[in-house]
Amino acid sequence: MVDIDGEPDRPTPRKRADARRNEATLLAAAASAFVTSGVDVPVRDIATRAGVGVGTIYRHFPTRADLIVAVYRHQVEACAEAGPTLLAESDTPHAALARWINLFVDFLVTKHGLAEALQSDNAAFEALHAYFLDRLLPVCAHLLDAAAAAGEIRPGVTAFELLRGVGNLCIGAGEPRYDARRMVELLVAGLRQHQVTEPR
Amino acid sequence: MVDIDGEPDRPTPRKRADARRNEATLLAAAASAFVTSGVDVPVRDIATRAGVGVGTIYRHFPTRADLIVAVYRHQVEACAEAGPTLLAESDTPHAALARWINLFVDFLVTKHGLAEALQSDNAAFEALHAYFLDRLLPVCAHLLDAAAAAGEIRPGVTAFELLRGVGNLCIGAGEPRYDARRMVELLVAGLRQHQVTEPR
DNA sequence: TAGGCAAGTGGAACCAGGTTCCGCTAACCA
DNA sequence: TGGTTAGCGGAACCTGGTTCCACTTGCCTA
Repeated sequence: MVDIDGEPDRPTPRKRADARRNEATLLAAAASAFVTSGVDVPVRDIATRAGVGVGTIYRHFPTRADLIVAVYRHQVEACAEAGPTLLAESDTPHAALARWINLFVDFLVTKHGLAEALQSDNAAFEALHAYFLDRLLPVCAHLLDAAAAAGEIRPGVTAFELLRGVGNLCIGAGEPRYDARRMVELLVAGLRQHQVTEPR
Repeated sequence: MVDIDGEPDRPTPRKRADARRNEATLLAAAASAFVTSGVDVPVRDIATRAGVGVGTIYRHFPTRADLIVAVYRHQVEACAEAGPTLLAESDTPHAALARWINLFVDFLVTKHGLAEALQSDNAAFEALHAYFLDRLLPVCAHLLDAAAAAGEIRPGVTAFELLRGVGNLCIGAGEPRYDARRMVELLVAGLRQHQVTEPR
């Protein structure tokens, strides 16, 4: 494996001090802007909040997706890491899957506009989509495989499909008449094999 | 019931001939543009196709939603009218509901970008959302009530929620790895009561 | 400690798409 | 046939994303 950026090592720590400071400021500004105005908040607003020019944002985060990923990386990682843990702790793989999906849903519904952005076909969000898939797809696939192996779920549903479906259902959470969690619950229930055909 | 626009009656047919012609041209141009470029196609493109100025579009269809509604009105009406028919023809209310939802899904997945527009929180699509709800919510509610009365589905799911959930799941149909129909199937399956608690 | 220089910055300028506005055109009526 | 005015076209404006480059400043070396 090749290191991407050189670790905190001898040969010059790379970025200038002010640049590092700005990056941190920007992350904080973006995070707070996302909370109040959603992930679609205009770039200029974030720049203003951070007290920098728009050029500075683009230098650090060439696309909006990069900024979103940077802001939410920790939480995505935590979700990814929870997968194996849940599988070990839960009574059945299907239960683990259901609990894991709950984590995912919690994450999405609390980030105003994130679910929308994730499914948007806008090219600006390409990298966001890719990152989520990269990180969460294997986890989801693992849980799904385990449940399938246990004969608990109907076959033929892919991890991609499930993630995407769940993501889709989270769009519009916030609307009072729409309970995204309940819809996801229905989806996960539908995933379950109705009658066990052959315990073998 | 009050007529919306005055039928083809005596007292002045209202609009000028060229205006009526333009409206028809615009509808045709928009329909074809929607097919090739999705419902998000730039207003200017539609105007060019129709050979009119953008002002003319706004005169006839003040918001994009008005245009979309006008283009798809027939199909939405057909879907709405199919509800009662299906209920009468199907073996069980749940079967009718499933078939009706299939119609709805067929409609959405064949209209590139429509599902996205429907769920968008963009104010421009307010009227679109409202129209769909207006027309389809009562139909869905009727089917849902019938299924609930037959004890076939789990209680507590509202028609609004179901419509919205199904609409959401249709976002991104077109993506080869995502089968919206299958996801909706799962959702509808999850809606089904697993074991009938009390036949009563 | 000063000087040089490239990394980094700010924000004006540009682009795209939606929306408004108004002078002109041409249907329709008397 | 001429007057009135609905309706038209499209330039202009607005918002928000993106690029670019002259200027600033941190850092390194002499």
